[in-house]
Amino acid sequence: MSDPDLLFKALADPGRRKLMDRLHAHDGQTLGELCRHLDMTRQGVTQHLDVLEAANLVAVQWRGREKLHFLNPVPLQEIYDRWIRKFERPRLKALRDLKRRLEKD
Amino acid sequence: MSDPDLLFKALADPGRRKLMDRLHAHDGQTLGELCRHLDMTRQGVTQHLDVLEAANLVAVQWRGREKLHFLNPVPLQEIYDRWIRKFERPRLKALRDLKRRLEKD
DNA sequence: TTGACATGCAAGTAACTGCTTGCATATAAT
DNA sequence: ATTATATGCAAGCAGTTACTTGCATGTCAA
Repeated sequence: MSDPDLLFKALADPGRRKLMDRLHAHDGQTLGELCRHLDMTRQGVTQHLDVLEAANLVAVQWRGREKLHFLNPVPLQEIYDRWIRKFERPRLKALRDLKRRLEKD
Repeated sequence: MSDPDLLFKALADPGRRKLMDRLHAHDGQTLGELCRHLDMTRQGVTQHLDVLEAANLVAVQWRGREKLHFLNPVPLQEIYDRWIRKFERPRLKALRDLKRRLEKD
């Protein structure tokens, strides 16, 4: 199971989300390929990719001198299952709580 | 539509996520109630709640001198719909991409 | 009206983040 | 072998963040 803090932190940056979008559009790109389309230094991209990798959102595979990057969607699913979904259902309960609260007046 | 950056940034902090958990357990708590169970200064909690409110994850209602806090699960659903779900499906496509890439050798 | 209570506002600080620059290493191509 | 390419590593720096402390404001209750 991935560390939820690493995960949320990784998703918190728009540059990293864009990076994931580009990998989603075309998985398995090298660092250079990814840099070519982003308005950022290579080192900047590297650092973002490191964060994504630490969060287990991106997996890496070396081919010669090239580093291929692959998306791993599993942690996103985990976020949904363990975090987002539970905030979906209780709308009815929330309304009950609200009603109870307001009736205190 | 909520600003996705505010949203992800708001979720990036474990203290804020805990705060949302407590509101999920019991919606409509006052600032004081929330502070009582968190290991943080009142001002710290206030600032976190401000971030959550800016992200539209928490709504506020005043009752006299008390400030009631209510969870708004809608932005979470938006994150799922617009961001997480699209990374679910393409596992097959990702595998095809991977296969194609590796066959370059 | 006075005192207690719930919260707001503002400034200061330490840690973290994102980004850049410069140099180093390893693989491929000629 | 030499040169070009793909990437790594490390230090520095500005902006942001989370947190604290001190004081101010507004509401309720006796």
